[in-house]
Amino acid sequence: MASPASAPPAAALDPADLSAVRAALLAWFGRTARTLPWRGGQEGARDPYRVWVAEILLQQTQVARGTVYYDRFLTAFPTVQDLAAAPQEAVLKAWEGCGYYARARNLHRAAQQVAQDGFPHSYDGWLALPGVGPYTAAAVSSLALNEARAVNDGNVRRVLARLHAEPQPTPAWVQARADALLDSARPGAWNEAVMDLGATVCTPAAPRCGACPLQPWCAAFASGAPAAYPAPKVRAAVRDVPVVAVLIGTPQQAVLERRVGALLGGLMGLPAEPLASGETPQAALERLCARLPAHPGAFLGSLTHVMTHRRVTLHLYAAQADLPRHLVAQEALSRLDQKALALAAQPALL
DNA sequence: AAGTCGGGGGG
DNA sequence: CCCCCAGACTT
Repeated sequence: MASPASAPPAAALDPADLSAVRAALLAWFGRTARTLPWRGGQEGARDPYRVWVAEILLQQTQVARGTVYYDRFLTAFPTVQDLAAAPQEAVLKAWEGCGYYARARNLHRAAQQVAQDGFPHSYDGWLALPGVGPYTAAAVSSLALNEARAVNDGNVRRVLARLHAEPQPTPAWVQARADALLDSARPGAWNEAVMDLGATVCTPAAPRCGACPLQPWCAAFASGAPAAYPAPKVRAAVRDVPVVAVLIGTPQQAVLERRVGALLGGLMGLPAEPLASGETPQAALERLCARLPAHPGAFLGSLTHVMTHRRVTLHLYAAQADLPRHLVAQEALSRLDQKALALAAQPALL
């Protein structure tokens, strides 16, 4: 007798399985594909600018949040020429609040390159642009150029780790499996299908295996504990970082400094200094005011802000100085500085 | 290979 | 509280 309807899943995917998996996932995608603002145009021939901006914006950013910033960014810069011609402050203002601001700085630089030389016409050409890595180059070249490149992102990693019940999928392992499974006739649709599956069905916690088109081939489902794959990553501990900052002026019109370096680089913010080891906030305030220079004033309040790898405790003071003020609403600020300004704007209860 | 870089969603 | 998210770059 042939295998029963509830046939046990194969331990590994043979060529026949690969073909069946492709057909099952693409059929599912044909029924359930999400409607997203960068998914206009013909399959495999999408607008490269719109796809590119979306892929940068969606790096380490969930789609539901990314769409908000996407609409704002595309309204500000409808074409790559508009983006290339803009000053960096305008680009960061359009990116304000979205995080990982190096993405915006690199996208801006790359746009100036593309405005000169035209859009790349291959995976390798895209990969050469600042801010474009293997994932983004594969996504844009498959979606806009119909090039057979398999994306490797968090969704793909999780879907493939479960399909093969691999608890420790290395990047190379994931890429090899993704390359083997890619439907090279429809690379754009295939890549979007895997990512849609990972985002809506094969979710990190509580996957909806009952709705999954790949369930018959999924070794993690067969194991009875699909959410155990892949094993959680070890993460760096969160450090506590105490900081003092000063408000000179008003929350609407204040002295601001441009941040330099990797952390919030290019954004504006209240003048601030980290506390040295064992230093009191008052001592750090004196150092900060000596640097500006300014006269220290009253304590306004404290707040905390978490940034993945650090937990910032900011102590805010008033200060007085004859220094140029900025219209705060016109500048690009981090969430941390927005919180500090909101604290200063509150009446002095609490 | 390991660190660093924001901010928010969802269990 | 925890983990994760349409990753890329630096060291």
